[in-house]
Amino acid sequence: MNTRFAVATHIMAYLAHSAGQPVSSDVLAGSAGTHPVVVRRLLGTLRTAGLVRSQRGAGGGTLLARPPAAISLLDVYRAMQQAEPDLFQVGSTTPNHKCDLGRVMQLTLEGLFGPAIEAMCTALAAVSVAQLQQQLHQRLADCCSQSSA
Amino acid sequence: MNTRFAVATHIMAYLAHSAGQPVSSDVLAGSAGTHPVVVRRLLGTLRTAGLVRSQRGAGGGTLLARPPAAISLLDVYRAMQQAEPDLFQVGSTTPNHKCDLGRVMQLTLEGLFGPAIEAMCTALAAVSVAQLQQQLHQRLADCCSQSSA
DNA sequence: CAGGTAAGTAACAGTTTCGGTTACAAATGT
DNA sequence: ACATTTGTAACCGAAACTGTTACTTACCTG
Repeated sequence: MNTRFAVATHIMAYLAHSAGQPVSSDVLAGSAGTHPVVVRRLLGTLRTAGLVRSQRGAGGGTLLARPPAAISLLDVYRAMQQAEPDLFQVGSTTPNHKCDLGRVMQLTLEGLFGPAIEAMCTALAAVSVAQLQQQLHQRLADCCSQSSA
Repeated sequence: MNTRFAVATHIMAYLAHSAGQPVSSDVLAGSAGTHPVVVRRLLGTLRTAGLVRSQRGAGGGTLLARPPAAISLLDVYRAMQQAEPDLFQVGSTTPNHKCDLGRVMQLTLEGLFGPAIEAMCTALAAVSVAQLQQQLHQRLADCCSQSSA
């Protein structure tokens, strides 16, 4: 879940920016600095999650399936996760004891991380794609004056 | 940071359990279900962080450098991290634009994750190795009656 | 002093994961 | 038809991690 979430968020912000206009994977890849196929892979995941819609053929591309204010970063995060259920694996140690430390360790650590993960999810749920796009726009205006995206 | 933190925590709990008695890497590896050298690697990291002390030679082994109540899981977590500063990398996208979305995206995402990460650290800091060991002991008693560790 | 024990560490193999790339089929507008 | 763009499979190379072997160093004991 390292770069995928970042790139997916990048894509979502871009789609929110060009509201209604379908964007090609080439353009998105150019903006995110990766390969179009990688973008299409991520778009496939986002599409499965119901966050975007795509149109094939000439003049096609991808656009948001819902208004950006109705999509939270948690939605994006979850979409990226469900493709590969890493969430926040504490790590399986596979200890060989029948009932020794190891078996219980897993449960205990999960119990420990649970609240922390929930806090993170809450923070992500509080931000919509629209808000993110607005934040980015504002930061862009701050940092340099000639903006293009 | 997948299995290392789990195994390191396992080790710390074991060391807390056998208070004062040095434990060999063979025993620790047997309990954690891994190879002694792996354990020694982790112990090296923990030792660098000042959490454990080791004694070479016959009758040697490793023991906690501080009372288990004075070691938090955050200490362990940090020790494992500093060996490889992953903490919670949001992912570097390396977008090729001079001042486009990408540059600002990094900062914005970090700003978003910051509070969530802090919440996680707070949760980890609130639990000491002594508490963990006690929790494990209790769970062991619950789950099965014949305990050995 | 000799020998055994155990840590410290380097080096290497096997696996897995991930990102990038190529290639090709399917769909869609002009 | 034809160009464009998605959808998807397949493969490569790099990176990371775990496990393992091997060897050196240190320390205790008889």
